[in-house]
Amino acid sequence: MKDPAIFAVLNEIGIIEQLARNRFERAQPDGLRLPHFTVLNHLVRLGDGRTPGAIARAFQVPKAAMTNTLQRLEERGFVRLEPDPADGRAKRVMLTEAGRARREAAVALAAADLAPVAAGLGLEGLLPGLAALRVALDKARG
Amino acid sequence: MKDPAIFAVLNEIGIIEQLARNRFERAQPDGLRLPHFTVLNHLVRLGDGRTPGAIARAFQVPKAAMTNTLQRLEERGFVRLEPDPADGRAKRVMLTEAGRARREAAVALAAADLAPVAAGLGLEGLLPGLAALRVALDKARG
DNA sequence: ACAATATGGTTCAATATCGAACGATATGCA
DNA sequence: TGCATATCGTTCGATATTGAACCATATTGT
Repeated sequence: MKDPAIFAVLNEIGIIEQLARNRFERAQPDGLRLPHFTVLNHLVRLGDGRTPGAIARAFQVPKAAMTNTLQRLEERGFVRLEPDPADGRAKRVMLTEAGRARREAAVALAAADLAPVAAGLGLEGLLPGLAALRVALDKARG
Repeated sequence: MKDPAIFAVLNEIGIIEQLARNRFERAQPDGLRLPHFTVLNHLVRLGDGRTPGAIARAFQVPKAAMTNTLQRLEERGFVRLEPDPADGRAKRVMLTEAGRARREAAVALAAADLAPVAAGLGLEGLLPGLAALRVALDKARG
């Protein structure tokens, strides 16, 4: 009685995510956590000025968790929270120069740590399939 | 300035893991969490009678977290913790029939939920590459 | 205009997770 | 044997994460 392919794939992905998260966090000198980095990364890649709620939805994470993460990022000076001029309820998350620099540093540290491990595995070949799965899962959440 | 391939791959994997975890946990009727399931799955696939520490190391998770997870599984009657006859410090984690049944049910529920999403994506093709990455990461942890 | 409802973000209590310290038992070595 | 050290699992305090309740502001419908 064999489990379906999706199961085997997600099992591997779960293990890889766990190992990669540990490796990433250990590679950071100042206790920067993966959630913090992912938010910085998101802002760098897709642009800042987004609302906390929009970021929370993008990562499928509760609003309360994003409130916490953004407070930590603000304490560290990596983002600023400004009031939304158009909507009195909302805020806008602005990336600071320090935040952008910290994201680049994190990428460099993680890449230096992971590059030897990933060398010669032909990972580019995985990207289309992974992207297709990600899109399918993303589309399926109602 | 492009990030290396390993980065893009791990980014996709992180998103997929997040979406899949949410989907998995929402599909379970009794609040069974992914950590609980992964332990049950581990015991079913590799055999029970292991020590808590060995399981914690296998998942690269602190011992304290495993203590908690195993206590929850024991409360639910899915595992039993027996003293190790050969080592007075150690315990052995035994899978109960209810635990084995719950694992099968979880697989069935998750598969039913995920199969439509994953249909026609050719996921089998991803398995060798993912396994290679998992092995490389696993080997690289000191 | 105004009441009903929806939305954005925070606060709150409960639970999970983490690293460190701890008591108990094993092992290594003089 | 006896003492130092290592290992096993738990407990502890600090932090993260969650869903629910909450306040403030927007939007909708009449």
